[in-house]
Amino acid sequence: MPYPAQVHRSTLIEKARQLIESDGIDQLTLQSLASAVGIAAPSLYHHFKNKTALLAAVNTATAAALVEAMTAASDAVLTEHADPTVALIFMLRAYRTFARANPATYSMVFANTSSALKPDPQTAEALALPLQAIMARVVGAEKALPALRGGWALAHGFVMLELAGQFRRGGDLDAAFETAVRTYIDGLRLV
Amino acid sequence: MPYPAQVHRSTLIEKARQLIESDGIDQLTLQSLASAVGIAAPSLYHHFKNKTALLAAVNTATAAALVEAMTAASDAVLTEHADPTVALIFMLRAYRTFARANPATYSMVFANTSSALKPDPQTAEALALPLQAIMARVVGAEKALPALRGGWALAHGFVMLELAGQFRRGGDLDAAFETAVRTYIDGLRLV
DNA sequence: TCACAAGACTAATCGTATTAGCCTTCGCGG
DNA sequence: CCGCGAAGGCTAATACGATTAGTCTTGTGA
Repeated sequence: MPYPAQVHRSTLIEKARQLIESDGIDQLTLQSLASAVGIAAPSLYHHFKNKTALLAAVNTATAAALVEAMTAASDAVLTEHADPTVALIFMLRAYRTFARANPATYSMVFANTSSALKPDPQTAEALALPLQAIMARVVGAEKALPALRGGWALAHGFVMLELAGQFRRGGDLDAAFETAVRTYIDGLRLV
Repeated sequence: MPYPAQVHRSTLIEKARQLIESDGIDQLTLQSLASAVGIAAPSLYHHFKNKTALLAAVNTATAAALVEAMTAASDAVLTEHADPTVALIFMLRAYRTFARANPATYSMVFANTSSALKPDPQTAEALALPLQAIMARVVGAEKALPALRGGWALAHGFVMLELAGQFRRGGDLDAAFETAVRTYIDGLRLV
């Protein structure tokens, strides 16, 4: 059976993603991944240099999917005449929705352990672009960079704290997110 | 020599913290920690149930130190008549300073892998209190909870993205942080 | 047709967490 | 003053997961 590969790199990445989300990163062993796709663990080394490279590839895929989700949300709303702040809000909602749908892999992308796990630079770079494009429309190109950083920080921080269970005081987190985002946007408009 | 323990739990936690910051969490093995304090690896099981419990204890210590840093910053500024937004800004600066000084352990506290690694609930709870107290002064007790969440999210998100190297477009990150914080506070005042 | 690269397998190695079992010290009740 | 028992060390052994070595099979392209 060999030559026409039994599994492809993309299959492995996707299966790894699923296993991480369903069982947690600790449970993802090369053994468990390999048997999930019907091959032996050492065969994985034909597809990835090592486990770290596999995880980095998962992170790259996650980052790409996040960019995709944000872009789709914005495209669905943004037209020439639409208020760009509306598109910004939709994009940030999509961001949070993505993170909540993929908590384990989303968290991994921004985890700070070993640079070898980071998504490839180009994809990491692309993460900022959709948000920056909208920000440029909201506050103008000159102020877009700091505005982007604050907005991204707000969204990322909110979902990370939410996923980490740090918002234990209850209350409506959807509403809290909306409020936080609107508060920041209101602040942006003041200047 | 035994009975008067050669090492104490707090010594182990502190040494683990140092090793994590200096060499990275991947390099922290029970072996490396044990030999750093001059005992054998299995002896660590007299102090912690397992490695996970050790890391949870490190996270608890980190969280406590962060609370301490925030409280100190606020106390240094806050007097009856001082503008509470000034204290808020000082507190958030202290937050970021702490995270930058302890990047690896700070990141671990909020990492989302396995609930067994979380700091003990009481300490985790205490993380929010200093910020909430200030927020109550800034926006009133009723609105303090959502305001807190947004402000915390902003600070946490900013430092995580910064530590993860996601702000690769250069620029003055100190200034960007100040701007983001002020933008959010300005937004809070609008309501 | 046939050499060879890709991709799979099994067997073996190595590092790390964890367990088992043993030993020493010293605070305390008699 | 004696001796027990818990605390805290140690060494040896186990288990599991990553990784490497070496072998085998099969399409594909010359």
